[in-house]
Amino acid sequence: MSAHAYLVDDDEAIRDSLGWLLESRGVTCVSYPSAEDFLAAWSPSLAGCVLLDIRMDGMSGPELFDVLRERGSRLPVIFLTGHGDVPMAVSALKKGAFDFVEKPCNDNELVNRVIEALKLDENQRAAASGADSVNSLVSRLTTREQQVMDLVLAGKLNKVIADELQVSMRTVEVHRANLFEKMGVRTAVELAQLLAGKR
Amino acid sequence: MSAHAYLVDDDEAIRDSLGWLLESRGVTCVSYPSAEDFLAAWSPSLAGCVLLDIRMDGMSGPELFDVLRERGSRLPVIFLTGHGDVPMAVSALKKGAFDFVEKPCNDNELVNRVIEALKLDENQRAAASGADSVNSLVSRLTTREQQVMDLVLAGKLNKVIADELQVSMRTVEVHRANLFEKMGVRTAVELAQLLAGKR
DNA sequence: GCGCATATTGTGGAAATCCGCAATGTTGTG
DNA sequence: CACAACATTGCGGATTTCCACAATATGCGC
Repeated sequence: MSAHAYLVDDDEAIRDSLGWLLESRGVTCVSYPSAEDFLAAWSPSLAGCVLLDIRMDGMSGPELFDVLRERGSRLPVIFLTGHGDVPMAVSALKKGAFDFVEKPCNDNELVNRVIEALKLDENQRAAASGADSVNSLVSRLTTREQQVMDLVLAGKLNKVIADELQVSMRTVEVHRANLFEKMGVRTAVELAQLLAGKR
Repeated sequence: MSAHAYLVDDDEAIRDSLGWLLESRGVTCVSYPSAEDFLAAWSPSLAGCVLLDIRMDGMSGPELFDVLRERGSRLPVIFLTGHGDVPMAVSALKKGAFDFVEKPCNDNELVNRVIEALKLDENQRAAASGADSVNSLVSRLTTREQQVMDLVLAGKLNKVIADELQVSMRTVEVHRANLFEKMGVRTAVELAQLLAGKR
């Protein structure tokens, strides 16, 4: 399951030439003749980047892009167009497209963009896996443990937490110890560091 | 020192009409006939956003934009152009321009963009001032206190910190209490929260 | 030298946390 | 119903933190 460049274009000649270009530079490619075909093959775990033609039969490039974003994909998308107009480029980039290039374009430039996009995706996935692992840890906590954790993270003493939750201090201590164990930390500070930014 | 929209365009007619449009919607404006004039008036504390013409005598819009970014400004910039081309728009947006619109354009749209840009700038400044205030707090700590703080944030016990710094536990306790005082927190967790993200 | 900030250490007690051992009640599933 | 998971509480002791009171030493500016 390595990263590939996904070519989505209804023009077979372009798919072939772009595919050959990228492959020759060491970028593995998978081609799709339509947005629908790519969408059918897509899954959240697909890694890499997308080279997406603007105008296609059926679903257009921008439409596919919107669908991918709606489905939570952060796959870098490079739009390709032979008849670009400024508002479309602006719209695409403001929505988070990685790049927007006009055909024909400089081969070297394009390959460089693709490589940058692949690198971005890799970094994003690394960051996301960090957040995910934290979330999965948190999700393994019981309701009570999460409540206690929130109060611990608010810097409150066990005594105060016990009072707010209307339980004994001992109970809080137990939950606290259990959640520390589950979160794999030894102190409240480590917990705060672990959750810094996420959640 | 409130936020304004700064109009930079060498066409007086456009400065006037845009200025009137924005003022009529409650956005105060200041106009400059050239990039050089704006740059002369610019300071890091200037708040608001910039409406910047692409093609001007002397320094061009993109050139001014680059200079501002080099000087550390994060002022949102909306590019205005009567003869836009796609690569220029792509380049501007990828460099961090807020928007790129072609003249003539829909008045409502433009005003909305300006208002969004002003809001973005305000948010950015609020976030930055937060980071600054934290940094200024940290800078008031003595060397030793910062060392202790680092180790505290690493979740280490006073005993361990004392060992690593080759001093007595009591000394660590003193530094710890002093730095908590200076940072305005009561617990290590609050300290971690305060510094989450920054530094 | 004097004053001030900083760094250092000690004593001792109050407060809080950490933890093993033990037990009870509730809830949901097979 | 038996079993497992969760929530709850108490006891007692070890460890740690918090803090007031007190003292010594170093370096820097006036």
